[in-house]
Amino acid sequence: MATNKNATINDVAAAAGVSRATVSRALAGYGRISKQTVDHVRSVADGLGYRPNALAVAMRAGKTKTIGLVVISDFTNAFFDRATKSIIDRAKELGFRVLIQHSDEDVAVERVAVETMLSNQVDGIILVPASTTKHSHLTPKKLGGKPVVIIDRMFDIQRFTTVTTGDEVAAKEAVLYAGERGHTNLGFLIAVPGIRGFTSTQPEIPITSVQERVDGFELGVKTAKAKSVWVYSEDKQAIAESAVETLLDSPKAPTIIFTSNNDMLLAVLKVVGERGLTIGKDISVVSFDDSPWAAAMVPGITVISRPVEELGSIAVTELVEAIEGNTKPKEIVLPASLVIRGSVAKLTKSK
Amino acid sequence: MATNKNATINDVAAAAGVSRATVSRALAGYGRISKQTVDHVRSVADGLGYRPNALAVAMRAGKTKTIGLVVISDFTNAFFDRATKSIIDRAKELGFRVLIQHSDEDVAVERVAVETMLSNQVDGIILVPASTTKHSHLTPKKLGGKPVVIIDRMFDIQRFTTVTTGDEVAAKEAVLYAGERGHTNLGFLIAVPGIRGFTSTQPEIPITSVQERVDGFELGVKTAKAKSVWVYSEDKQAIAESAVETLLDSPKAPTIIFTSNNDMLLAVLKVVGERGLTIGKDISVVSFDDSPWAAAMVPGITVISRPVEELGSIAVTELVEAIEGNTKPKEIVLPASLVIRGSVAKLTKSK
DNA sequence: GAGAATTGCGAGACCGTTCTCGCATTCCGT
DNA sequence: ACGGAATGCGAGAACGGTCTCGCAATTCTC
Repeated sequence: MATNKNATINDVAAAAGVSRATVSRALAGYGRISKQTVDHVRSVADGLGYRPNALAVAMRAGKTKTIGLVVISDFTNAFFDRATKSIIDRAKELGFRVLIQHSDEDVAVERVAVETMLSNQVDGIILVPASTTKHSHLTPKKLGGKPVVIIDRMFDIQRFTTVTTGDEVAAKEAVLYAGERGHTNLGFLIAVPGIRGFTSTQPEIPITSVQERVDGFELGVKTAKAKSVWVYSEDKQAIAESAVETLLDSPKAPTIIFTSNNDMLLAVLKVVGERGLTIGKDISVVSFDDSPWAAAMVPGITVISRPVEELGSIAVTELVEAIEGNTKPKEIVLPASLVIRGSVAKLTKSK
Repeated sequence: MATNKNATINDVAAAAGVSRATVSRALAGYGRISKQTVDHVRSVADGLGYRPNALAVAMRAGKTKTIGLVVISDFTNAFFDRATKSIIDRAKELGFRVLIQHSDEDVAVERVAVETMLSNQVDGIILVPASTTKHSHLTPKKLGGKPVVIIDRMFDIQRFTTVTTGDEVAAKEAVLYAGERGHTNLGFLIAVPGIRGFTSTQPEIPITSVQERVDGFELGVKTAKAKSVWVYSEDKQAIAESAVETLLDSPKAPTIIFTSNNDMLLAVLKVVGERGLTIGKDISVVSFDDSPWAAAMVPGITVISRPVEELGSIAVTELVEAIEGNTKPKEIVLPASLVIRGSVAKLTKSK
């Protein structure tokens, strides 16, 4: 005749012959209470399999020990999977749970995701903004004073703590490295969300992190006094592949291709492979973001690696700090670094 | 002088000059209420940016519209990232939120994860069990009658609805395909959680899905009357690589290697590449689980692809059905299929 | 041994909703 | 014009906890 509902504090109180208040004291271990009562209540509670209702606790306490995470993309993206994992783990360490929603790069979806989180009374939010300029749903009033930490990208306002990586510096470094290896004709494949197809004239880039990469690449090109070809592509495998084709077929064909993310890298690998070219010999590649498969390939892909786990972990730490005390917004920039493997050929003067 | 807290129903009631009950009726649209009052309350509520407290609603209603997801692994695993994404998306469609916890293949962690979910009053749980035999934390009593759907693996009890893939059939099919292509010396690299290092004698396999794959492979070997070499490895890159070395160096060196998951495939790629062998020519490979990079490589890797998104989506659908009505446990098996690319060489008799 | 201090515990308010019940008021029919 | 039905709304309980307050019983102090 086991009941199908979990025991409540009232059940425990009744079974132990004490009041709710006493049960609460016994289990939470505060206030004035005798040791015997504590033991007694504990054993009764265990017997009933009592577990406090987190909802009721949260309501009373006015906080849920939950943080909301709004990411733009699915986990198939090599950045967000790692970030999500590290955020969940760090949150767990600090006694917080994580509620996840995807915005799919759409501000409207992001808006309702944020509202869902707020209505679920999250104590704070970690957000990868879908847009640099649209943030009317993130006014202090709408947020009810709940803190927000922005990761990966930035806003054009500085109301929130941001945690990003120094992509510009690293992008430049990568280009200079290619220069040292003798490359003077450089190709760039940049993924730009929101555009259709691909183009060689620079479109509006709605994401600061991508803009940073472009800036860094350009800086490198200028410093190295190299020639460059650029293609900006929609973030879709088939289209990116066509973009790579045009890059390879351009008059001043590049000896190396820099890609702004992993998906673009895959497009390069595909096309280059189909043409029978060998990476690190016939053609060179450098990509943003490391991944297990980029490391396992032979030759390994030289990548600009961002400290993703650290980024996620710091974001949580900062958010929890903001939840618990009052802190001012900070701008935290983590260094990205070039991981040299074998995908950049050393060119002799001959070519 | 904006308040820093979100407006409650009391604030709306006061501002609109009506009772809480009337606000609730107006906003939820039930009961007897005049149209004017509805409009009035609505506009007042909008003005205050009122959003119902989901916690309070859940407490009152006795359900949270939240499902718990306990997966064993991080998202870097090619299966779980896709499964998680599809689960979140399907849940959203059905009006549910998702709370995620990782068990890291550890039953003790799984136990507390489940308890956390229950204490957060999730309406149901989707679980990838860390063990086939340990489920004492999943008795109907402990679950408080909350439904559970098991995915990817199975238990040795049939109390829950399970959604898995037919790995045995697909594994056999893959081996037979290799046979058709002329392979008679087959190598197998199986990842077994819980063991240390690697071994060529079959250890205890605690996971039904892995066991199924092994069974399917064995069946194929028997049917094709082929020779086979087996290595069972800890799920760690470096160790898997050593395992591949021994596989390649074994007396009856295989012309093809079957791997039980993506991580093992990476180890094969690494070692094979370092030895200067070409996939699909000098050595062949078939792996479980498809991934973007397996498809983008040249040659593409022939894989046994599981309908992961469908699996996640069905799991949610079944769970929600169980939450809303009473349903009996089912066993749902989705077919896995061989995706033929270019990683299996066609062997002539000569070799 | 009497008053003060301490101890142990219960009563009840409160968090933000929903929903039942019942009370006015208006509407209708005859 | 009067009784009953319909309409619109408010009072208050309930969900499951926490926590303050106060009261009774015990212990301490001199």
